[in-house]
Amino acid sequence: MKQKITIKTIAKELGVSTSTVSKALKDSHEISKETKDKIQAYANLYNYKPNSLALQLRNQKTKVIGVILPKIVHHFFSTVIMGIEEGAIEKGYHIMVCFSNESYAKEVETLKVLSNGSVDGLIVSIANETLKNKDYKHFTDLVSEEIPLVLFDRVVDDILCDKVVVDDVGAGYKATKHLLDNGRKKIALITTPKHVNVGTLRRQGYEKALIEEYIKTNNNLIIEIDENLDVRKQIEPVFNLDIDGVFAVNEIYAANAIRIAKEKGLKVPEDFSVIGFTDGLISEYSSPSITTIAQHGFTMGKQSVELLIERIEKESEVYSPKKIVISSDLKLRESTKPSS
Amino acid sequence: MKQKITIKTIAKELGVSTSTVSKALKDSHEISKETKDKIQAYANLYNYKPNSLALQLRNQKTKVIGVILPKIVHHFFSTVIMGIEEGAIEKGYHIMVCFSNESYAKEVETLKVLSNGSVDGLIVSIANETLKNKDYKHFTDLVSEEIPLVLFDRVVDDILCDKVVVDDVGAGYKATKHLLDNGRKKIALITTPKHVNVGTLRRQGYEKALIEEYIKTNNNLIIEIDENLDVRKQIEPVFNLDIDGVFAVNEIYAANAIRIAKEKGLKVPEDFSVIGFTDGLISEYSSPSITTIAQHGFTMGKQSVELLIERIEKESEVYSPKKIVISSDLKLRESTKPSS
DNA sequence: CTGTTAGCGCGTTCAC
DNA sequence: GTGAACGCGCTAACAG
Repeated sequence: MKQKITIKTIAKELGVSTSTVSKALKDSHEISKETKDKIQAYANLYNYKPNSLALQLRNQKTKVIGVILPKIVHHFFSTVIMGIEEGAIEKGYHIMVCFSNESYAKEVETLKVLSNGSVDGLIVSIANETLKNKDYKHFTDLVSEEIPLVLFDRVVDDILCDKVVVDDVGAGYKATKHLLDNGRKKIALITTPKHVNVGTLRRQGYEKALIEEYIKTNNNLIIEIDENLDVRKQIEPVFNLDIDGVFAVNEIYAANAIRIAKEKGLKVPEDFSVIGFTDGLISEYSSPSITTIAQHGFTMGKQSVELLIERIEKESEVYSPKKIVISSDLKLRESTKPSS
Repeated sequence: MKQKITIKTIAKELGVSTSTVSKALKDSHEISKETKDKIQAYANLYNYKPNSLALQLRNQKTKVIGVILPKIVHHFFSTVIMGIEEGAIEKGYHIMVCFSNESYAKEVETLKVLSNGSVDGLIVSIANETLKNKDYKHFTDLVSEEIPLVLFDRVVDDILCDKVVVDDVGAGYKATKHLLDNGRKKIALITTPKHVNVGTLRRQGYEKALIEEYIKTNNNLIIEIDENLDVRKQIEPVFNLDIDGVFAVNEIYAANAIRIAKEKGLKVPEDFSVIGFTDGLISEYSSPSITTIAQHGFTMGKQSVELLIERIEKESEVYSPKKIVISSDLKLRESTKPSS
């Protein structure tokens, strides 16, 4: 890389001191108009840009927010990133994005590296494997170092920090209720393994809605998908049971369910209803398009940064972790009939 | 944030000098075993982590790569990010992700901020608006500052730097040829405005394939989508013309085409063929699923970082811009019949 | 008005 | 074997 121009070179070139240059560039009133003009002209000419590293070191802040996501191919996480980025830029921050790829080891490593001072704070959604291990030491360490941390979507109570989540129980309830309103009684649930708490919460909502209708939960109708195996093959068997609807906790599962239903000759939504979660492009372009619970990823992302930045900038105050709950909405499409 | 422990505090605490500590932590042979042990033990105990900012300032390198994308909701860009991140991590780098949101002004701004020394190099896919303006000064400035830059996918010749692209002409040809092999003769092209060069290149491939079959290009069959307007409404009219197939330059356009075709009562793929571009989830889950040209976003991302890092680390060598062309593959699905 | 000094945290000479 | 001094680029406090 070409030698960058610094305050020092300007100072030497113009025969003044570095601090004069520094002040002149900030239009300080301490400096005479003519020297200011001279210095500013020179700086412009040679396209001087202050070295942000030096500033960061000096100010002890980077204006960078670290973001660690499990993966990005879920449309949901893409929208969250957009939200985070937008909120960050608005407040003069930038984001550094990393992926844990659902791996515990990589999460630990990434957390360690980013907390070396390269970021002012972190926004994280916890990796599956970590959730499974229940080992949160890397997070609690962070908290005790008092590095601002916001957890979103996949959060756990063991970590004392700010959180942004959707009302998963309520959302699961809403989804199931909608199917019940469609006249469905035998509703399968396609969800994640138990250690992924969002799945568990949505399941609670599902059960709650059933109970209200005096329907007993049938565990055979609940499929916990292992993402390491073929998703479709795991869903298929439930279609051999007597079911008339499916609630899937994400859009991939929902899309698979629709495919299978159609192959089995079931007419959606006339004979069979499907509802998904996360309002992504798959739901929109599947046919029939899929009714879903919209998770508002963009909003979650934006709220997360705003919370984080507030924490970063007002570190003086007493720390009492906040939890923001984002409400979810039913996005009605073709895979279910409107509630009667 | 809690006061971080530094080399200095360790030195003071243990009654040695900072340089002794520095050397001890690097296991230098200049230091006696016992002082090393003492210092290392202390450092571990208090969880000492070298301040990366200070290191960056000292080494004049950040080990961070800036990435600027037009947007992320396209599955293609998500996969590119994954590829970039994986390649970066492997080489000990991190990525800083920003979005231009297709806006010229934001691209300029972001480029300026990131080139302040916060990154060692940049990977960019140019914003639509910039492509339209044809104003690349912010990029050429970067080049003349000798900041390593890799452009991918949406690139222009005016900028002298490394590039990674797919063989768009070849891909357009391949796609069109496949439809012709399906027995289609009246193929509509749904593409981007002319200023988006990838669209133009794919169009060239389309025309080339037609010419080979002695079919004259009919401009009425070529739709240039303005993304600011409703996509579907712009596609619909072409279905009133006499067509038997569609080549769409991305999967959203393809999914829309399929929907419209089905609504018009056309049977896909029996009566009508559709081929898309970018192998994303929509193509996979649409019904019928969509045959596409797979763009290999992950590979593009990974090759881009690798190229960039090579450039960053061997800056001594003479600079002769490289251009890597990634070949694309036909991904056969239900929306077309196998080539006969 | 302008310059000197010191320090952010670290590593690297070069003395001792 | 250990430490003092310097520099990375910048700014704030203090002198002049």
